Amino acid sequence: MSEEPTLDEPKRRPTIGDVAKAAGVSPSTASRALTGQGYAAAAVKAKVLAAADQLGYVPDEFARSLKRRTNRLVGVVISDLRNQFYADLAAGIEQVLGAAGYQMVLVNDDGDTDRELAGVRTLLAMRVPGTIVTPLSSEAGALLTSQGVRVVEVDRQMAESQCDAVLVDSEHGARAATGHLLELGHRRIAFLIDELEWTTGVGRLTGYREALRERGVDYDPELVVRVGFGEGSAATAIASLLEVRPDVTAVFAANNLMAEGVWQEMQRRKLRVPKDVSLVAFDDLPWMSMVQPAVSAVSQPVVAMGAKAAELLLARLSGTLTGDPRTVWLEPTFERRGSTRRLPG
Amino acid sequence: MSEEPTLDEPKRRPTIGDVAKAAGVSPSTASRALTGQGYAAAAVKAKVLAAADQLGYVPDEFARSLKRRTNRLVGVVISDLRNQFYADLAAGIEQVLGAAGYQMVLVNDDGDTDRELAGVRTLLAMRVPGTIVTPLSSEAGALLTSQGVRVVEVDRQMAESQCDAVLVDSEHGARAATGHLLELGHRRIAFLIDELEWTTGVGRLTGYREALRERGVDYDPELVVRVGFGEGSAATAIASLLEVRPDVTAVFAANNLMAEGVWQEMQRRKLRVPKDVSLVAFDDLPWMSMVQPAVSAVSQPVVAMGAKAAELLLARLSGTLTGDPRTVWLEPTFERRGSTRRLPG
DNA sequence: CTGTTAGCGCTTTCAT
DNA sequence: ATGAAAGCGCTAACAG
Repeated sequence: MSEEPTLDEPKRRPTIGDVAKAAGVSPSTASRALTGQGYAAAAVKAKVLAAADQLGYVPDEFARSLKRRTNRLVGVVISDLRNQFYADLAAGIEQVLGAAGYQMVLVNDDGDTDRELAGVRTLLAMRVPGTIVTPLSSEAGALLTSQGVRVVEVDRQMAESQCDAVLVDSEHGARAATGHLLELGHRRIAFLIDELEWTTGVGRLTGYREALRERGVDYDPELVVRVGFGEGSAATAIASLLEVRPDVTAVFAANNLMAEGVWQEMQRRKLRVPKDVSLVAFDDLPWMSMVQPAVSAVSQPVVAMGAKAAELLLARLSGTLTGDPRTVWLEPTFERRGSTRRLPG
Repeated sequence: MSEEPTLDEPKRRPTIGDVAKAAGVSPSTASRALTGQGYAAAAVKAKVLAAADQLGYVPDEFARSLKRRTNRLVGVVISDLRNQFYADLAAGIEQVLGAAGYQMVLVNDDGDTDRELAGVRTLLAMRVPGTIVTPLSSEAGALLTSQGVRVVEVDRQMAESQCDAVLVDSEHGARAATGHLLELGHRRIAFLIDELEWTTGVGRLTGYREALRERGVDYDPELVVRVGFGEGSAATAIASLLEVRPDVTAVFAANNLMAEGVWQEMQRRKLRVPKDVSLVAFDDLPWMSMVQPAVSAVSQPVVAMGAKAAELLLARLSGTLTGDPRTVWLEPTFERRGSTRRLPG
């Protein structure tokens, strides 16, 4: 019979006791040598390290966390990794966390509050000292803070939550985009929005309305279309709106998913952008500058937002930052591209 | 003084002992009631559950894992969340894992073997029973298996690794794409590849060469361009190649990143696709069907690949699947779109 | 059906 | 500078 380990046999991993024995010292000395905490003679330390290396010893983080009553895990709750927005956010977070020796634990909530709560429960069970969340409900954050877990909200903020947050100035971005359309002479601008429960939705709508008000253009509620979350919802929504309101000359899609839907629908209907209808998006994605014409969009510093959130959290965890909750605002920039044109006449 | 918890005070979380006390039973009984393992009178169970709920008790996974000597964590090692390919992969994995009550622990290696090893060490420390990796080196996988951790490789396979794998038939996909170009009359087809160390790179190149051979077209090594990993590398590479070899009529970019680079460079040089040069990509992304003309591409079932890998791993962990390593092959499909045209004459 | 006991692997006083 | 002992929170034997 071969000595090759088969795929099916389990394996007892070396403990600090094994290392200690191999080095001829006590477990406590081995611990001190390994962690660098406390005294350990240089010679002993070397011997322990060698033994550990030889045995392929990797300390059990669970046992360590149990003893130390803390760990270097950070929970991250997002909605959908397949949406590049969230993926970029996670990437930004991971980058900062990793550099600080923290490990990210990603939880997907799929936009579902039940799953969000379940995810939070998982993180609680893992005793993460801190979390970064794109909140769906206020319960999740409340539960976390009630258990003493640090929370930083990113992208959007739940009204009740008394925690740090890193946000993009949606209102400003939406006002810039809408203002741009208005300056080009557009007056009937459709606004597609998928939610009005979060600060993002509200902020974007507010920015839209403010731009109208600034230019003395009447707000027409019929032009504000509430879009569902499913794939194709935006396409359907814009299709029906154009049916009823063929006088619409421009569309403002309040996120990248809806922008994609609208863009697809335009292609399908052989509507020319920007000749037949102008288009602007909130949240810039690579494809928007690759299509013809490129889509004008409000660009958010997504990776930076994630990074900033991680920094804030780390500062809280280390005690560098104390006191009242901080809200960090990041400014989006409006990228004018080819999808908008001046209305003739 | 207010009783509101401030942001800065720590918090002692309730233990199973607290729950037991509140319910007037012993910790072991509380444990049995909570986990459902072992006997517990209905009335007692209810009382314990109520107490736990009331205290907001969440079992400590670390303590539990320490005792049970196993846990429901799965480590996932990928290169770059910002690349939609990896994000989709992670999403597919997460979906299956989550449904089975497992938690994914994501580790980013940024394409760096040192970081890969560090990540593996982290996973080892977390005592994950299984991992899913897009391998960079064979050491990482070897270390994992040597410690008795189950490994499933996705996307690519390290030669030495004796572990399960879920792969896409690169060779077949590349042959289809190249064959398509050949049938359109192209003879001088540039092939852009970023690595030849992995099965993906080798497979794609092999497919390219096989297609040439099948049609009796000579293989011209000069047309195979080794591209760096950095942003813009592909653009530079194709630019220099076209300088030397203006006779190239088609380009095959072996992944989505390089396809994007080439596409950008075409725009910059005002080269018409497919009039001046035809383009095909390996790994289909949404933007490829949105640009004009849409890019013909070999489409990989990325999410399914992640899901399948997770299923395989779960089967191993549960003991449903035993015995020799399995390799699951997934078939890519070639999507013909507008970026290729028949060569006149 | 329930409580007592022991111990998972580690770190940390506290003596020495 | 080192070791012995205790204990983090939990569960699994084992008695009862």
